[in-house]
Amino acid sequence: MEQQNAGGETRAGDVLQRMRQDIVNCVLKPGEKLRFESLRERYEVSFSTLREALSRLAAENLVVAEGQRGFVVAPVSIADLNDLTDVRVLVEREALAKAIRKGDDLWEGNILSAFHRMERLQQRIGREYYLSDEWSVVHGEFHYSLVAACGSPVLLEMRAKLFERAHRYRRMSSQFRTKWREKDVEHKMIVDAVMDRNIETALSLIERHIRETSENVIEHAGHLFPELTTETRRPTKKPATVAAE
Amino acid sequence: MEQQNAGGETRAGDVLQRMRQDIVNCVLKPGEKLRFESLRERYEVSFSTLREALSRLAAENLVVAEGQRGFVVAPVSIADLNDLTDVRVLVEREALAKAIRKGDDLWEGNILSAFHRMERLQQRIGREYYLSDEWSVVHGEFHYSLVAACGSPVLLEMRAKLFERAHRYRRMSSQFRTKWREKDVEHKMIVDAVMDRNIETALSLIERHIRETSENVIEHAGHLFPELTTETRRPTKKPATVAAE
DNA sequence: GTGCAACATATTTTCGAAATTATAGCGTTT
DNA sequence: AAACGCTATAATTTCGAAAATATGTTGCAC
Repeated sequence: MEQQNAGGETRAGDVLQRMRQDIVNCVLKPGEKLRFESLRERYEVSFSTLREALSRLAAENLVVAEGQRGFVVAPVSIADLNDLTDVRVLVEREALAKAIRKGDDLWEGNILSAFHRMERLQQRIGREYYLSDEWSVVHGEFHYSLVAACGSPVLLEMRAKLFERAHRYRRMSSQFRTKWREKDVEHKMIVDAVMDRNIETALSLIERHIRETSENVIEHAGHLFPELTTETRRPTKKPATVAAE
Repeated sequence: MEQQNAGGETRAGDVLQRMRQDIVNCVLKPGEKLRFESLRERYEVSFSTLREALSRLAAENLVVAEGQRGFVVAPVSIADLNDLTDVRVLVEREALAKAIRKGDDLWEGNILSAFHRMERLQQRIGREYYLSDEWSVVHGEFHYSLVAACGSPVLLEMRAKLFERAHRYRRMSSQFRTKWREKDVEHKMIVDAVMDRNIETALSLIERHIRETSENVIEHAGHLFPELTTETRRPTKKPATVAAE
């Protein structure tokens, strides 16, 4: 074999990451059928390796596995976004509260560092900074830095998965949105509240931040969602007589 | 191929389920190395299929994938159990509150049905009913029925995964425990509070139920946990100089 | 024309061999 | 002895062909 994976990662893990990026960035579009032949070409791996990556993505709810009929990029819907938003509020609030209680000096420093990098990036790229991949990274790191000290690995991991799923929605709307400066001042306010260790204020701010972002997505990209479209999926053999389980 | 999977499931999905059961029931013990050759023999599938199942279990935190050194059953620890318990309280409370607000008659009926089956099973098996596999199923269905009407698929799915992880701990201690009648009256009290739509009481009861179960696990099985044992894992090449990510 | 069976094609899923990587054993040197 | 390099062995990871399944098409009866 000529080229092998660079880091200590496994090849399937590599593909997993690349595919995750492609999904949350909507290169692979919601609802799109994922045919093995084209994926094999795109990522240059074999069937089994692809299958492994797809399985893990299915466990993360970024793709759905349909019986023996292959895989599909997880569809989007307003209902799903609203649900996701509510759960995210629950989890982020809890994580942030714990972090403020337990965070130390290093935690504070990392927040300021991430915030600084976020501001610098805006200045450097200007105007449409939020369309760049670099922005996604540094913005994600900022929000992570806020809750990093919460001391709960289980909570942090759930949060990370929810954040990724929500990022896909943000990305869908980013090309249509205009009023981004507001988000910037919100970020600043959150940092201030956190530094003051003002839990009540910080939680309210982060909740509003999440909910308003979600509302913005619906406002600007809601028209892309296949909400009321008549059932497009082929009916399954058995009419889904699933009991309460 | 002679025998194929029974239902509409895929073969890898089959193995996934069987393996999940074996892990939460501690047939595959915490920390145990999962060698492909023996697994292949046990589950009668090929390497790639196994790999797919293992990958999904890794995404569920029931096994951990170690670079290119294979898979290991996720280890247990008191810290992990406590963490898990806290997050479970957060999630179950939220789900139960929503269910009580939104639940309809069918939901109430399903709760009574599940509770009834749970009681009958005790009467039928008697004494050490809680050691049977059937108990695990009906007990799980009861707790699910309480929150089934919460209306949030995202929350329900998170809850399901946390429940499974916690079940592994319960199972570890079940052989040592004695005072089970207390749990039975707790279940009854929860049902009553839920039927009265008394949110405050129901949330307090479910929280206490979860926390006390967790404490019982630590009391009776804590001695099995490799908490203070000196690092048994072989040191990785790089001394893990991971930054804040 | 509609429904339906039988065949042909396309796609997914599984398998075990082959390549890659880690681990253990052994001799040599300091 | 401990540390290092080397080889041999054992394990995992990847691959693409082959089996199983789903999908599409044609022909025939009604």
